[in-house]
Amino acid sequence: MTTTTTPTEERIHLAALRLFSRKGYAATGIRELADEAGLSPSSLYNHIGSKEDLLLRIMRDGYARLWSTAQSGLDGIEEPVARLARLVQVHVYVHATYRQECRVIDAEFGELVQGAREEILGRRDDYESLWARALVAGSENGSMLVPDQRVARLGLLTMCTGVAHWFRPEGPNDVFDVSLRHVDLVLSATNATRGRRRAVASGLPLLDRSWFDRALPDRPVFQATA
Amino acid sequence: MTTTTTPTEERIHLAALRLFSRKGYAATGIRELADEAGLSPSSLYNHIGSKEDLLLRIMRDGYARLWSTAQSGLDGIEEPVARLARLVQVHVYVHATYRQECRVIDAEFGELVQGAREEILGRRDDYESLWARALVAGSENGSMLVPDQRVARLGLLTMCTGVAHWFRPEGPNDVFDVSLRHVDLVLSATNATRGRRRAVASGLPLLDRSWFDRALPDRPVFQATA
DNA sequence: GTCTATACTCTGATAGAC
DNA sequence: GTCTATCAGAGTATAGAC
Repeated sequence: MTTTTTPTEERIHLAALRLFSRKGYAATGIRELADEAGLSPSSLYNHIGSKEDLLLRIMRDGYARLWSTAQSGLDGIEEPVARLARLVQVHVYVHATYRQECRVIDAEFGELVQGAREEILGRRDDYESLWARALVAGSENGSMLVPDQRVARLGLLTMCTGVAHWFRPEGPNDVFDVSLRHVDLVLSATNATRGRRRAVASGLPLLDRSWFDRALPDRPVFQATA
Repeated sequence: MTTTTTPTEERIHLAALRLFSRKGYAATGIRELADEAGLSPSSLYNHIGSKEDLLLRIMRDGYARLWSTAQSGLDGIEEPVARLARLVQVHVYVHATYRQECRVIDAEFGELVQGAREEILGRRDDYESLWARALVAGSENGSMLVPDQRVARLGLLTMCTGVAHWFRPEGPNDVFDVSLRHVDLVLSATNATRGRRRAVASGLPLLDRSWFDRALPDRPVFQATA
């Protein structure tokens, strides 16, 4: 997802992901970060502009991944219920797989400086409007029943984002499984129907396991325990 | 909720709530906190043991409020669907009303030191088991259809907790309204039924506006803009 | 209780040799 | 690219006068 990076840049990026997600951006020192990446504090600055830049990079990468995965996942699908279901799949799958990155994005938005905040806010709004459009289209053609679009969108997005906080790969559910469970939760919550029946995950044209293996080949191997 | 506090303690507490929720615990300095509370840094230490203590206090108060409000809100209600609905009402109402406090609890758990973490974790588990029991009871008597208890509980709790992050009193929905919307989202998501019909908020024995006015009289007046 | 002054450590970032 | 040495300021917390 990141545009060509050197091994050292990659190491720094991964170290930042570990520390920022575990201790928080503000609580992570430059010396600590350098140590985790196996460099001296000053060498760090040959690869990053500043701590702030590093955070912005992480957030940019995260939203780029989410955006491009969602776009290709929706490709060729017109039916609002199916589009919403695939958005949920992608969102949950990405949040469970890139937990550290997604938690940093979620928690440290407030640490961004002026210009950076606007940029990331724009990316977030672009992404969330995919959800908004699916909900509007589903309500308009009668395949969903959503009394309050705004509350539903915010609530359901939050639910799916939360996966990054509680999911553990060593837990009882695997990533794909959890994404399907969330599809069903969202379809029920929006009272989604297909034909005359209530829509369920098993009857929809969803993305399968191999699709995710192809779309997200560079999955992180390890993750923080905290 | 807090046990008898002096005006100065109260001012420090409120200043901490504002700053911790806006900038994060780690990013908030003692000098800044003292300034916001209208004291010198050293005077601060006549009222608090340390910055860590202050955080623990905030978390303790928050869970105590959530716990006691939920307990009295459930009083006399046996039906699992109604209990779940009331838990949602209380959770959302409290998270929308005491936004700063709830955001600090949510975001800064990792900043707690050893002993404190265990204490707060215990309080959280106690509280969440109220939700777990309602879901189990509803599934067992057939009034809810929840394929995966654990995922549903975590997902729905996260959705309701998220209200503290996006809710604004000046927005289109008022607090009570948002809580009812969430009751409907949760009832739909759990496929809750009453008799032969799907359960909806309007048909259940819920808590009304005046109940919340009585149960939570000491509402905070102002809230952070960030 | 309030304050000024300060201790000591750690912060992000840079200079300059190699 | 790597490093050691260092800067100026901010971190939490305390001493001690009032």
